[in-house]
Amino acid sequence: MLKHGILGLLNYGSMTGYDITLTFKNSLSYFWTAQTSQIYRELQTLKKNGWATDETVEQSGKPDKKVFTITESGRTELNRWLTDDKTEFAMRSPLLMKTFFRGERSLDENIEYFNKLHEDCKNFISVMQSSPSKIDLYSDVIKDPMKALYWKMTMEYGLMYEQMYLSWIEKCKKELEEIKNEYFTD
Amino acid sequence: MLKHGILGLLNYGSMTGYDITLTFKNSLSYFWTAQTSQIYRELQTLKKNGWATDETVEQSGKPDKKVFTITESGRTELNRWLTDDKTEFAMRSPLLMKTFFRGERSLDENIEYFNKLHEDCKNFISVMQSSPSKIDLYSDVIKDPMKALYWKMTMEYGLMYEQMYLSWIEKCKKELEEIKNEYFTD
DNA sequence: TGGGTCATGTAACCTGTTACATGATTAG
DNA sequence: CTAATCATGTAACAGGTTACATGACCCA
Repeated sequence: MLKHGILGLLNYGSMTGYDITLTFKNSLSYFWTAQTSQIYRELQTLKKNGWATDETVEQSGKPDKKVFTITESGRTELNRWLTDDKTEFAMRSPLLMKTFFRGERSLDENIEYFNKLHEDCKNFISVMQSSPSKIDLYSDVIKDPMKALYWKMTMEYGLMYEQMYLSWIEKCKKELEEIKNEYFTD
Repeated sequence: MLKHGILGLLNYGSMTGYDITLTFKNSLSYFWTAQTSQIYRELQTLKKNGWATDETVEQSGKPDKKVFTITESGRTELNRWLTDDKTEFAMRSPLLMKTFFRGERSLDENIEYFNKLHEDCKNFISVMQSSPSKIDLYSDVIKDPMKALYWKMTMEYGLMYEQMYLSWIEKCKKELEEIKNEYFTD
């Protein structure tokens, strides 16, 4: 999956591992994370598979850089992946896992738990929205407005997801608070 | 993470690897997946860490089974994990990754892509909702209504997530269809 | 007699995380 | 002079996926 993400970015233009790391943070990070170590490793795999080539470029006043370029075979692979129509809805949420087992802890502690989630979620949203149009930063990379459209769609997803998450947290919080009040008024 | 999920299930009562596999599918699968191979491997790790013990039980007409039981040290670990308050919102979505790069393909192909997603998503939802009260199946396992509450919360999350996903797909579909119509009426 | 359920895993591989390691330039 | 940015990675480990393997019972 990460392989294809990197391949997709290289398809917009040749990049170094460092460029990819930054671009990743500004675009794909809405729905995927990757450490630099992983990006450099995957770049080696792309090279080994013949999906990309690299070229060392000397720079004055900066360390040398290794620029990766997608090959024809890499483009073929990117399109093979895009048209392969298996739909994967499965997800993994560490937070939900914890919530599932919250019954082990006290009601008060769990109200506190959701309060903290609420705070953290609002922070997460404001960080995500702080740079309102990162797409514009890459307008030179993505010239085709039709390509930017799909980027915007994934950002839209991110927004909807965060809103949903926040209202779920609020709902849970309210539910626990009502239970607490019932105990006191009985 | 999976370790702690298994530990949480064992905390409801002693189980075999097979029991855990089934219970997993009926409960944690809303937000986590695991292969049997992984479950058996993690059980060995729990044992190695002293978080669970196992006992072989003979059965008539069925193969022997290995029943795992949580230890005191396992309960301590479960609670350590539950009260450890790092919040992890990061997610990974293979589907979003593909959507991001859809600009490579034609408009018509992408309308088809979202049509298929729409179908698949509706199917996924109906499968998820087909067994409306799996919790009842486990009422003997989870006697405490306060514990079932958190289970219900994660199910509620699943529902909200799926609804959100569906409306995102519909929104994207509509957007592409409008673009297509504009091209034809120009 | 053939498929489903019960019940256990191993081996190889791929992917992700954490920690470490280096070193130059530039802006405050 | 010190922190940030540019730029590259390696090593070890943890976690997840895929494929394979076995075997008995039960029901149609």
